[in-house]
Amino acid sequence: MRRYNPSEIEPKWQEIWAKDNRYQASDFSDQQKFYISCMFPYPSGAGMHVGHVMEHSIVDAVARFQRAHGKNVMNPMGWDSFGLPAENYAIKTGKSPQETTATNIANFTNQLRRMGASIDWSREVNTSDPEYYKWTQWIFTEFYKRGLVYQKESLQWWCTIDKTVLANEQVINGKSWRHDGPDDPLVIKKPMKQWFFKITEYADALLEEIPDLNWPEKIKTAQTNWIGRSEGAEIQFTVEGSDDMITVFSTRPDTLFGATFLVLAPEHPLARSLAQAKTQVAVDTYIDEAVKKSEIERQAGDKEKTGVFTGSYAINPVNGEKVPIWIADYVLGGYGTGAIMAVPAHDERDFAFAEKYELPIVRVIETPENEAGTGVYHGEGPLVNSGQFDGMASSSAREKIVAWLEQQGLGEGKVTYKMRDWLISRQRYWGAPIPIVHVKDHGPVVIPAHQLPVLLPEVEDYAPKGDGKSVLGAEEDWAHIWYNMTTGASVSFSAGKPDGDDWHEAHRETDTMDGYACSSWYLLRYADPHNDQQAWSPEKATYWMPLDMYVGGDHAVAHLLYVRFWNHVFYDMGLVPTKEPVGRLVYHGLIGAEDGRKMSKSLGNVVDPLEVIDQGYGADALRTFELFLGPINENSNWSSRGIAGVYRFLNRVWTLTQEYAEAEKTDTESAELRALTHRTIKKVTNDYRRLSFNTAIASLMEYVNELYKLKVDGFSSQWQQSLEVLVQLLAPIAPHIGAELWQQLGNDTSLDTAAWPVWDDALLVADTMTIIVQVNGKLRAKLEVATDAREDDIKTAALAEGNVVKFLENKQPAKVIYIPGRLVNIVVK
RNA sequence: GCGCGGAUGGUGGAAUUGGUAGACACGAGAGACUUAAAAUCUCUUGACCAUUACGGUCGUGCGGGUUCAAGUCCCGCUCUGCGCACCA
Repeated sequence: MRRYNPSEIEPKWQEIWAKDNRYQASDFSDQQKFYISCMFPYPSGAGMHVGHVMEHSIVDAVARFQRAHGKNVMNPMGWDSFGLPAENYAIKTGKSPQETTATNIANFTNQLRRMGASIDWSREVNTSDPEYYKWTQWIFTEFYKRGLVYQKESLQWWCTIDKTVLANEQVINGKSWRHDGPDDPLVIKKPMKQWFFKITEYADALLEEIPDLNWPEKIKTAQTNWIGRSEGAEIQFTVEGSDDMITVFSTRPDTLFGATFLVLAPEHPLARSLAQAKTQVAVDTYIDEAVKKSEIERQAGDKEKTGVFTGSYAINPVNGEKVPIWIADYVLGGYGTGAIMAVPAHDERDFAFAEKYELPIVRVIETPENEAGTGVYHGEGPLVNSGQFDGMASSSAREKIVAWLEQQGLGEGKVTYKMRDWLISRQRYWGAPIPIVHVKDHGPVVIPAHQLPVLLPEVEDYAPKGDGKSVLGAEEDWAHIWYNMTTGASVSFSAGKPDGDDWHEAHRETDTMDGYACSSWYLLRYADPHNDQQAWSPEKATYWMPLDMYVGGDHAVAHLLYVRFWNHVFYDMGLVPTKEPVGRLVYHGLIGAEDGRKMSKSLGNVVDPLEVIDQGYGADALRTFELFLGPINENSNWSSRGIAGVYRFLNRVWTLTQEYAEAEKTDTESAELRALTHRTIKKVTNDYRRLSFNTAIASLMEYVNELYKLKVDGFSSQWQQSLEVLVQLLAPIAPHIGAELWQQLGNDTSLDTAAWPVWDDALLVADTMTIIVQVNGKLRAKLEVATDAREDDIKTAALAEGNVVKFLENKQPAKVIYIPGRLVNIVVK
């Protein structure tokens, strides 16, 4: 008898699958399409650990399950390869990101192949490949033409030692990641010109589609909160003794009479100029300090509010009251108008501020008795101290006061969003260059499509030069050019001005695009990965999109909002069939290390999947184990012991099949085995459908345990089908042993083309059924009755059971409840 | 603080619509095979009381409730994971 040896059969089948390009999806096939993808990985130097394997196990199980149902399955793979780690590694070692990325991709590819993943490798995409980022740049130019890209001054983290811009993730506790010692200075905010995508223009459109998405509620709520739509009003306050106006945003214009002071964010344009001679120094100091502080510092800690009085006053438009204007960093510069009217009686934050600085508090909404004494009431109620609006319910006063303001030209109804526009400029080398040239005397010009890609030049030194630009700024030959305004052509400045009037001196944009830009459209590129005329053909996108299943465990908001945003724009451009790119989103939990902590290189608790495979367990056991750990949407921990259990199970499957092959078969029928087989098909198929892999595996284990018991009766003619079913049901999770045993059972054609087994409900019904007998809801006996037994007979039998009689204690049952096929409950009082 | 989950044996977990709580597995214990070990196979394994039983009592984070029947539904808590976090 051959022994189960994964290290022999797994490479064999992996080679067969690779050789005949078995898992290539065909465009426009008549079969129903099924497009599934994981969130493509960043190919890090560390490779995949066993935590990542779960995601691919899910995707592959679903892909194989759908293929067995006759679907035209596309299961592609790609690399989100632009990013900071490769660049940091280059700064440290001098090895080019191009080189390390290629090495890492080769490593990931090998890991996936050795897992037996049924990937269509012909569709592989790589965001740092010019053939790919050419189209990322093209999309930028299209967005630019549609007015969805703009440039604005924005504050950036700036390291005063290295004289360079820092990304958010490089700022640690307010200091540069390279200078975070106790004596090192804090990073500062420096205003720089940055490029933005106008995602706020799609805020409502994105919000509108959320309820209809077949996504986890958790993610839907997170996105809704992130977009953070709030309805309110902008209200104008005149500054006393000046022409300046301060516009505030409030969701509670009904509390306008209670606005006893104004607060401006330190970043507000009028903040400094409102200071009077006496307050100028204090105001300037406060603003300087506030701007210097990191967001973390401003938000963390005890949240003790600080602020400074400007010395100026504004006029409350509704009652003409003079209210002081303050500056405080609890008001955010980037939200609303960067200024608020403070209503301390009805807002906790304003209340805390008013208490600290002894500012007046005026109650304008009647507080219900049960809320009295708590200080701040932010609920609804009738208005008081509000002139002509007294007595009116706050909700209707809201509309009335806005109408009055609009009539007076002092304000208007307004919707605001928490979501800001998407800042995409990165002062980094390893990203897609922004396809813009800054032409002398003309300003920024977008490069025409036929001149793309703007190639990322190879450089010698990856360390930033301290000019606030990426290292591309130092590439004089690349950045400083003569640019032809008609054709979009360019030549290096040092080559001298070409003939003709259209040539202008220009500098290339040296910032690169946020990596999230590159990952916002790769799902479309999979549909048409080798197109050199278009980013993708709309026909192919129409066939494949939307994605049927998107599997990931990260990026609740950022990436998942950006793909939606881009796809909405593509829809408006007529390039995709639906507004939403992702039909069903499957969000899985993460696998931690055996010690319960996060698996990470620095903690030294990373488990390499190849190591597990090479220990002799094989890829099938690894995959099976990870799916057996628990429900996929919950977190779990790796267990080096647990894998032995599923290996034992696969071994039992193998051994059983070998024994069958070598044994004498009998001609007898076996209704019992047939019923068991059909029950298992139904259970496992339904479990696959609801992605309940752990219970599917448990059912298969149960099935095998039963088969072991039944084999002592010899191998009847039913066994061939029962074993084929076992192999087929197991194959999506453990494809190598599946393919091997399928062949050994005498099948000449591939398991990949075999139809999924179908159960027959008529064969599920056994001759007898077990009826639970309860007395007052407690289990007292079990009855084995014929399936077609009559209700009355079952009740009579139940009442006659010895144990039941004992518990009835000679009393008459008040009620006998029968739940068909399940139980009898006898109620006694 | 707000939002969304979760809490079931020594452990991971099962119970899909309110209907046998603990499937399946890990670990542990016992036995078979073996010179021995590993591997494999078989049995036991929620706690407690009994062992005369296909026996009883308790038991799904805590306190109440609805129901013939609650892990599941309702009300009020505790703990915990995650996301957002001064968004006016």
